[in-house]
Amino acid sequence: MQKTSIKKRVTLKDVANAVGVHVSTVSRALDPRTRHLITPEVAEQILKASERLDYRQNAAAYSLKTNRTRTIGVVVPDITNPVFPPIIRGVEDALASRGYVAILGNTDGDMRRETGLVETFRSRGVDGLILASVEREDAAVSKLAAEGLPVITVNRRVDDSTVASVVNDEAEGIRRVLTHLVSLGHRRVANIAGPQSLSTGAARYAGFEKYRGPMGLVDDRDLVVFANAFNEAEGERCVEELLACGAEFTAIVCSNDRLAVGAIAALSRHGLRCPEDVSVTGYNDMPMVERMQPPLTTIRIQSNKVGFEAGQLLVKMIERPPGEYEAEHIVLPIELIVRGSTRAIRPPNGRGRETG
Amino acid sequence: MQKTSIKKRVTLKDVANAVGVHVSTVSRALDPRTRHLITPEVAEQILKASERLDYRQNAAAYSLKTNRTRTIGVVVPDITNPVFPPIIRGVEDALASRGYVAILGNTDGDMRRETGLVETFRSRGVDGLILASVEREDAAVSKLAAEGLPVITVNRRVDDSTVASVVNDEAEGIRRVLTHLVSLGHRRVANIAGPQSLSTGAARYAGFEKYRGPMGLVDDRDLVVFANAFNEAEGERCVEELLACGAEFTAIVCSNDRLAVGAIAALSRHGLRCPEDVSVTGYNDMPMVERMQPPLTTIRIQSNKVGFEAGQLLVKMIERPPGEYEAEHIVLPIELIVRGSTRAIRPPNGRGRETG
DNA sequence: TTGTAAGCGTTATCAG
DNA sequence: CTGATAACGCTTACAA
Repeated sequence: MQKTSIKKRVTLKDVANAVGVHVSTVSRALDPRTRHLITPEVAEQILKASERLDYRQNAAAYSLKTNRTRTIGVVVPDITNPVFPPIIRGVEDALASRGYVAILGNTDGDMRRETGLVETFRSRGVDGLILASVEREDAAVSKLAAEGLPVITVNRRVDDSTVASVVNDEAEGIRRVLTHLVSLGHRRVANIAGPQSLSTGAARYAGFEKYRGPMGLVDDRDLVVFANAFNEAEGERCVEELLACGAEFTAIVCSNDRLAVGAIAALSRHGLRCPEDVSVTGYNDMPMVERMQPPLTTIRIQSNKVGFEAGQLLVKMIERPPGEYEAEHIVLPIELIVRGSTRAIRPPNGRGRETG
Repeated sequence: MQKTSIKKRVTLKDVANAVGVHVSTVSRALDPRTRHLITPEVAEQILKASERLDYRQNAAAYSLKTNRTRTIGVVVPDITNPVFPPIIRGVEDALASRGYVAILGNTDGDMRRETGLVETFRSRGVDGLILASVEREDAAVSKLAAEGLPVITVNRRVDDSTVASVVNDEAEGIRRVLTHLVSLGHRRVANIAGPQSLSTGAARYAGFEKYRGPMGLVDDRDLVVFANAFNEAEGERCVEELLACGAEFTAIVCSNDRLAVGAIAALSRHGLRCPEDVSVTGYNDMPMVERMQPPLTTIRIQSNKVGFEAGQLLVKMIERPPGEYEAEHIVLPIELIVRGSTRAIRPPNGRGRETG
């Protein structure tokens, strides 16, 4: 004859009453770290009773008392951008096994919204923060870290190296792309660089500048153009700009896949086929780019792992005795994925090969 | 000379001391719903002080006292599946403006993990739940709803109509697809149906069965094959099966885009081109399918709106005085997007046109 | 080994 | 209109 309709939640007190001990005993028995303080048989009984009564700790009370929420805030520009879900998934997988959960927020690239979200999350007492939305200059974030709140940036980093990060090996990615293109005979390689306010855009562009000389690529100002955002529309615009300058190139290295998608579309509008007339490369290997026409040659990043490592590291930071530790910076290896959007340049039609 | 390093959080008491009133007065002044109880000037002072001291409510204390967390749990099969991010985004947009946040969990289609997540979320005292992971038979979910916890299923629904839902007009989607195909002259139309344990798979299949007769399509058993999951691999397997039976068809209606992607790949392996030899349609219009070769004809669902409506409705349910209300069921309209994967059947090579 | 009691920051009830 | 006070459920010295 028990009421099943409006069930009040079972508390420690209920369990204590059921067993005939004090709440504090129950509390100790239920926490693995303090269980040893209790007589094994009593502990056993308590465990059983709490199971039977379906006791679940009240997270609010726990938080109020301990000042810990086992919740972390995750801020991304836009969860709808295919780059982020795998990262978020990785974070959640790492957190779940440790009893943490993530609350999520989108900034749409607006730094004011980032600030607002961080506020909201702090008000909710998150134990730490994972930020995929940071720009290179981000005083607010440095301050958070300085205040002792565990913070990690993923995919991107801030210039200030006091805030921990998990990122991809951007320079190596660009080096691989260039090596590949060079091996196909390309010498006039253009670059659609990403926003320089983001570490990804800056690092990839830096890689391009660093390697193109040594690899024997033509070093022409006109071959580089900067996108204002990592999206298809900017990819298109940049190709227009490249073409408008009259720059000559046989390949375009794009700072990410979405720019590449836009670039290919724009080329095609101008009657330039990919890869017959110009090879194009992307970066990230986001879902579906292998099904595009042509399938995109790109750099595969370990998105899931980026998130997972960040989640793990963050928990480590949270549970480490407070105080001084060096901010860790994890750099994950990448992989070159060769597909149909790159191919050897057409057989030299008379001008012969380069010097040397 | 203020310490900026280890700042303790400012509480109601701090504000009260600063202004020289009691905490309860501050509490009242800060809550818009009770602000009218206190003298305007005092309220003014309190607002100012709380601003100046950067007071933020302690969410844990609020929750402990009120039994409300302003947090809702969102459960999806896999955030990495492109169908879900827009829905989640919609949910978050609806919640954010109302001061709620979402915590997220992935089940990978495993019902036991769904149960586990719901447990975790309840333990954290979520005010409500949005589930994108439900199967048609889901006793656990019905029970939640019966216990009075606000629950909404999105994209899918459970058979038990006591749990609220926001879904797409599946039958209409299939009807549009079939109308389109018929207008192109197709009569032998196959169907790769989705899992029948999911409302989406079942409703789309039901639509196919309902309309194919009236529309004059050939009504052949062999033209229907069931996928065990909504993914590319199953799409491929189903085409193999279709081909193995020797079924003849000029078009395939797939229960979602991923099945269609797999189907096109498998057809191509058998030397059948899409759309020249067989037209293929998808469902969902997920990102990038317009860039595929061929671009996919599909049904566009209002993913973002599905999430937004669900978020809104859930908050309404949460804030409604507890008790009896009918579970709402919202059905959103869809849109047919015609692209390159469908075309008119080849000019009749002798057999002439159908009767009539 | 277990019980006692204080207190985390709020809101709500009840006086004044 | 405002203040005092209790209570939400839990953890943790401290006492026994």
